[in-house]
Amino acid sequence: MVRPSVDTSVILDAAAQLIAELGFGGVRMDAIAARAGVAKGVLYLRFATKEELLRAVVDRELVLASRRSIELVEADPHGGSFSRLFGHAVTALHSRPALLRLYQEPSSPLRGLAPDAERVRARELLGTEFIRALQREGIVAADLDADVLAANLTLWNQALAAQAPHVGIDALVLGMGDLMARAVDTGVTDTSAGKRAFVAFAEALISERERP
Amino acid sequence: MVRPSVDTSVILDAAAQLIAELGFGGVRMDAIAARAGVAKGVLYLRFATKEELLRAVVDRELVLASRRSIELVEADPHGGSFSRLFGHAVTALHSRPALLRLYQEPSSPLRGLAPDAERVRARELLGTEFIRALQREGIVAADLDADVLAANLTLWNQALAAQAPHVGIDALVLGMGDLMARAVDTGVTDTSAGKRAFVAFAEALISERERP
DNA sequence: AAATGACTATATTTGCGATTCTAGTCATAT
DNA sequence: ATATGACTAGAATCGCAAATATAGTCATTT
Repeated sequence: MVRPSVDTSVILDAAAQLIAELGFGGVRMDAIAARAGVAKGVLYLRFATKEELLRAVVDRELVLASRRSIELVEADPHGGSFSRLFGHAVTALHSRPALLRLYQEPSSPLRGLAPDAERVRARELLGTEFIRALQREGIVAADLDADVLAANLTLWNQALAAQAPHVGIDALVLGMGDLMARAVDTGVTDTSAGKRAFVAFAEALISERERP
Repeated sequence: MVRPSVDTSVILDAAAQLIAELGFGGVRMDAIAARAGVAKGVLYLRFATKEELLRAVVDRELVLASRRSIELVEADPHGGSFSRLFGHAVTALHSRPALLRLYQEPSSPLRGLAPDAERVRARELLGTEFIRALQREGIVAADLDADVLAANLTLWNQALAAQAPHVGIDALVLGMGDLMARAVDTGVTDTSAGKRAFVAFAEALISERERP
């Protein structure tokens, strides 16, 4: 038996690059193979279909973004406040350009991958639950409606991811974080509970998406 | 000389209805005439082209929305605070369904009407100026970056107008208004300066768009 | 003068065969 | 056992002519 010499991650790297450049609708299997420096046949030794490959890319990008968000939160002394958690999560998402493409395509042939209304709604419900948890910890102002806050932030996040605004994305994220700091953060000094809740949340997402 | 018996506003009403129902791309001159209960020829006695007619509709809808926003602000005892001004302006915009279509169409044949990047940017600059004015009046927290705040609110507003979210629009507007109340409003009790500034702003827009 | 609606010229859509592209295969090579 | 890349089948796109839809006109009517 000969050990496989082509690492799967080389393929996923190449695919993620091309998705970032061309969008999900524009990636070709030939191009992925060429970018990865392997023959097209290898792709089909690792993945049954194109869709499966792209799904693996999305999963891995989500994992990488989640890991990044954990890093950012852990490194920030006030990382457990809602405004910081929010800002770090958005920043982490934007650190993976391939993921942004999910928001930017008008619902291409690759239907299964784009976040349809249902998935967006599901994610929003997660957001609502997370906000409620932070309210129980005293991290988020208790008198805010978690549903509405989650829906509004989802709306804003989608709009941000979908376009390239003239004002820098970083400035927009910082500005929104500032609003959250004023409107949502409670005054509590110890936000370690928020950090813990967030890390647990992100790790759950990671283990759910990670390949076995 | 016979006085014209067909009032132009009947035509504009019919057109606005149809735009709300079908979008700008879906309106036909025949349909407008039928809905207005007049012959198609009348449309061309009042407007040189279809585009001119649609432009007149947009102008009038903007005027009506502006008038409505003034009403809402005037009727509200705290109407001069930023959070209320913001909420009332958004509510007034959403009271004219034809206007929302401007945000919902993927840039149809009627190019001239859709708010292209340039117009959106121009409107945003107006927003920035208005926020700065409110800051000078002590109505808006002075340490907020007006540029970034305006850009973020424009982003949110576009996203809200572009889709029909499952959470009621009213709830989203109220929720965002609440965030603004916490994050942007200063504590000042007398917000009449804000009211005045807003009304002047809206009236300028009205006289700019109103037919002579 | 004002309004009508049948009419026309033009733009848009449709149908469809020819052409091009690309996901997926597999005989061959390492 | 892995990897290769020429090859194929089917999908997507293109070109274009026929069919349809619609903005705008104008002779006629009120």
